[in-house]
Amino acid sequence: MTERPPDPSKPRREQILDSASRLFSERGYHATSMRDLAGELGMQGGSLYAHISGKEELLIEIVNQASRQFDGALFSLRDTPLPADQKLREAMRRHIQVVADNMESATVFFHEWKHLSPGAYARVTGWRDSIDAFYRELMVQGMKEGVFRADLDPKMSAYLVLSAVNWAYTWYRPGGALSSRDVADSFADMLLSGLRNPI
Amino acid sequence: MTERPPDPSKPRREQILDSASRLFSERGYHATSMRDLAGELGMQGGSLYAHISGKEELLIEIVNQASRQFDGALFSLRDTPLPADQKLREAMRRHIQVVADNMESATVFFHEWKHLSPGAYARVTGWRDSIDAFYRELMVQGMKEGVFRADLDPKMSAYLVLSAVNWAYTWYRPGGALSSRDVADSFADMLLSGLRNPI
DNA sequence: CCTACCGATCGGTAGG
DNA sequence: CCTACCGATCGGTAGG
Repeated sequence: MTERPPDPSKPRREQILDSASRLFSERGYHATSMRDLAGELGMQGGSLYAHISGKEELLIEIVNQASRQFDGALFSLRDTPLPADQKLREAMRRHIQVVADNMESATVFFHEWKHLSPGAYARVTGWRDSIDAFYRELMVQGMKEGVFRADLDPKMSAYLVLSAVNWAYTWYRPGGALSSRDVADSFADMLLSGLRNPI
Repeated sequence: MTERPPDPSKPRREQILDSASRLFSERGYHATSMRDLAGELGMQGGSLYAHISGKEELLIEIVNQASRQFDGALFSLRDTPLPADQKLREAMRRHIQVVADNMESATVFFHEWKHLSPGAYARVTGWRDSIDAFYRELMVQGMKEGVFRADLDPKMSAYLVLSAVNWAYTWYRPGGALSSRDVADSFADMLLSGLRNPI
């Protein structure tokens, strides 16, 4: 699809990971051959193995990088003394920013993690659970504070928020009219206040 | 993952499509070999080609079936004389029901449509645009009626609704405690009224 | 629907 | 980082 030469200021290994993110996100992990990847970098297929141990290492690295980005963005918020509605807005801003700034690895993360071998697979499901837990606890906090409706189901409201922030990887276009913050604030406004006219 | 023998009451071709939906959704299109698929049906790899013309035909068929299900569920609502909030709730019920009743083909639809060849690819993007348009028009209708807030952005509110109903393919478990209608009503309640405590 | 096979391509390695 | 190669597997076909 998009031509994009490797960034010459980066170490070879990072160039490989960048190209792999792009190809895996566009074509999928299994539909990308090591020769395709090498071709992007002006190498022969076998030469890649001077820098990496194998194809799956690339997938693991991309998925782990994405996980760490989400972790880093969200978990520092856990103990921040903000009212739950403001904390939710801030979490959504950060979450969508990670997606928007890493569209390719986010796409790989959401689509290809099932192809990981058992160890890496288990780490991803554990990570997913911890993100779920973060949003559920946030909902519970808000209900206790009286900021959120008392009749909410924390599980369902967390799913709703996660749907909004995660699904962005399918439609958001970096460099377009909307910044990731615009998107997050728009979604947060609608989620907090509702679509229905209160009048 | 899950063992599941073919349904002997169905024609062979439908058995093949059922097994393909399951394997493509679990392992991905490119990671599923025709021999894997044949093995599920107790056949040899080459025998599949007595029933189908090729691997891509299976993907096209699965994706088209999913598209038709969404179309059939939603477009009859277009000219139904319901207030926009009720229409939105009903659209979400139907949309999530299609996802819930077709988890496997919905997963294939969302993950593998990029691997279609140009003709089928273009049909899918066209279909996606028409679903987007459906929800945007619904939002505009509701704003005109005064049922929805006047300051909404139809595009963003349509994305928010689509996020909720589509993302369900990643977490919903048919046969669990929640029916697809429970999910849709819970999401519709939260989206219409908001998470924030109005008191 | 099976057997036997086709050319192409896969991920990865040896040796330089 | 290249050349040359490995065994394995791919989607698909011919002939029965």
